Amino acid sequence: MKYYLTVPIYYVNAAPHIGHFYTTMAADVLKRFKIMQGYDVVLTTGSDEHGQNVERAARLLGKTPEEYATLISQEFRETWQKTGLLVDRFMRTSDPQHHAKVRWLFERCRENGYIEKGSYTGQYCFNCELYVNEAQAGDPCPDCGRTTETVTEENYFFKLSAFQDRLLRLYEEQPQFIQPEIRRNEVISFVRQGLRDLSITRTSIKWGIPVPVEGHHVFYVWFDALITYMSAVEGSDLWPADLHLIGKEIVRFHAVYWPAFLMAAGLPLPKQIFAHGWLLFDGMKMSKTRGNIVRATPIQQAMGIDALRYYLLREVPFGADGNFTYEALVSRYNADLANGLGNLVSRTLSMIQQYRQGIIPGAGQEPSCEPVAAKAREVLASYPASMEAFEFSRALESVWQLLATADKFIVTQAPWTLAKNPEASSKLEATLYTAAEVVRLVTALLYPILPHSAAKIWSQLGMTTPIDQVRLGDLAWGGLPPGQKIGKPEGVFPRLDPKATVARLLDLEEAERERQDALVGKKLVAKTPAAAPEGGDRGAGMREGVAPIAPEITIDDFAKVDLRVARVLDAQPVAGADKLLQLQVDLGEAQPRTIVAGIALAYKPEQLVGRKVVIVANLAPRKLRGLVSQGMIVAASLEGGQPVLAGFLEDVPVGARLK
RNA sequence: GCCGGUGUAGCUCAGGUGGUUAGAGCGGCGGUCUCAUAAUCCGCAGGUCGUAGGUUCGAGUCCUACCGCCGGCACCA
Repeated sequence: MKYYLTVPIYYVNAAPHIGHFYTTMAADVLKRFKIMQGYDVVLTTGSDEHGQNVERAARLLGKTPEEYATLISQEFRETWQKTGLLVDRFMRTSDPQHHAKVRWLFERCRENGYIEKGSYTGQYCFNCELYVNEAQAGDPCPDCGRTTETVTEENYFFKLSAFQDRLLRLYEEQPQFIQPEIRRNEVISFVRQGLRDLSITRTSIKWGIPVPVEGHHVFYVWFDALITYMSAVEGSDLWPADLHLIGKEIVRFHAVYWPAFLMAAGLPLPKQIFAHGWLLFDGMKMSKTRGNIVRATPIQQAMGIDALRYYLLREVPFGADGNFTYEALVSRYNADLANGLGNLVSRTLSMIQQYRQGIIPGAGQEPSCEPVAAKAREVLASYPASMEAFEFSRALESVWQLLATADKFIVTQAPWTLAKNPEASSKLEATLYTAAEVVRLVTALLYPILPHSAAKIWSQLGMTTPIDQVRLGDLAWGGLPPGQKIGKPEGVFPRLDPKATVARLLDLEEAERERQDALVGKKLVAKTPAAAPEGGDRGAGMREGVAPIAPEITIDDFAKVDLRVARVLDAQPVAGADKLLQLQVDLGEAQPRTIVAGIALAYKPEQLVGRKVVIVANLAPRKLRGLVSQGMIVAASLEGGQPVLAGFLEDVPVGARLK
């Protein structure tokens, strides 16, 4: 039976980091688990290479988009290989086979009447390659906060609006289609609010897949990217996918757009979409500008990749956001892997070596061993159920309960005492067998999560069948063959010094970051700044994370803007809006003005009263939440759109004009 | 503002359909064995289960309101 699962294709705008690893590793775990259940599993990923950001990043490096994309794409592929993830197919969006598939799907949707040509005039964010329907001229992009540009384009539109009912029915009839539940609820409420048709082509971009017949149109990144899930397995009967494993930030594309595209083309839908949460670093979102991104490979160097796999799946309930810290990583490693699993293996094998010359004894009939067997049977049943439900954390917990049971058992039996008494020989043997059998079962169960360490333990136990050929259905208590000679015991998880290891991890991370920076050119590690629409390469001169300078204007243009010093007389929250404050400001006019500003998240009303601010005094009035705003307050816009009000170091009179 | 989620020991979290003294792991403290990776094992930690009401013989466990945090939507410089 086939099982086809995917992780996203990753955008070549950034080098691989732990976030990419998290998703892909989880898929690798599921793959190995499904294989143990007897499925023929295929796992795909790839690289998302099109779009203006890539075009620009390449130009800055003096490379063609193809060359640049190849470089990063290669980096991803090498990362998966280095970290031992079993990716079967890696599809690049620049692959001709993929191009053909995208055009084919487009044509099918069009033949079925779900695509038509239309024109759009409105705001466009060049950075996100996104149309912002509600925005007005000069408004910022809702995603990145950068200023949108007014554009007019003739584009192809996908009739997403036609699929509202069908999508809702899908979510209704197949509750498992989007998981976890919280994401499902979000998607449903989003679709219930009504769907707008979706522009799926762009004329402002060259680096993309050309639309059939139309030389100057290319496909919108998401129409392009999602289809890799099909093109990656072209020529096989793997479609539809059994699972798309994704991060929660791209739920909408997968749970709304993608099924709609497929419905339009009359194709089968994926069986399930599972969105996991984010990895935070010390409670903060990882971001390139903060410089707090963590990579997987340095951790692999310091403590082995299995340690990271274990930590991520044990510490963070899959689906929820979780926190990553180096301290917790090392602490988990020592407590669970070294003291727990590693030590049980070590003491068990060592006793078999000392007391029975490395030969696994017979199980015998010993009532005191029965509770251990019972616990093992229990875990044998609960573990797969947890894995099926994406509850990795719970699955691991149950295995560790069995480990604890075994440790307790050994102490109770005290084999070292039994060994001194020849009459206790059969009890000793039963004890050793029971311990070894726990090790065997635990190792097999843990193989999907700790593949490399499990393989080592497996061979130390003297098992002859390769561990990747073990099937869950064959696992049962008592399956360890007596008489088997164990291999050489070697520490699988040597204990680590917490402080020294964290320091080492930080050093290795630093080195890896430098290597990646060198690879792509330092400036490009940051999300590439938005381009000025006509002003050429103004983005090129900006430092990391800094938006590019807008197109040139004349002094006359500037003179049109009347900036004034004003004093805030009063500030009130606006009912029904999180971000708005209603301000009364004195510009030196006869009457105070009302200004509605979206700064409520950054400033409390009482912080503002009495403060001098800068106002755009001649901006056309605009209605916001029913209130007329007579002007705009000037603020620096930080990452995430957070505003910081402009002010003066010296005292300035109200009404003064800024020139 | 609407919708969803969440708030339980220092930390990470369990606690279907309400019922004896609220649990686990980690960390911390004390003790123990010696097969083992200064590991294991045993004991201890006395937490108003966010707050305030309510339903009930009885509520982390159901209801209402409020507060905090997270997310989606609306909205936005």
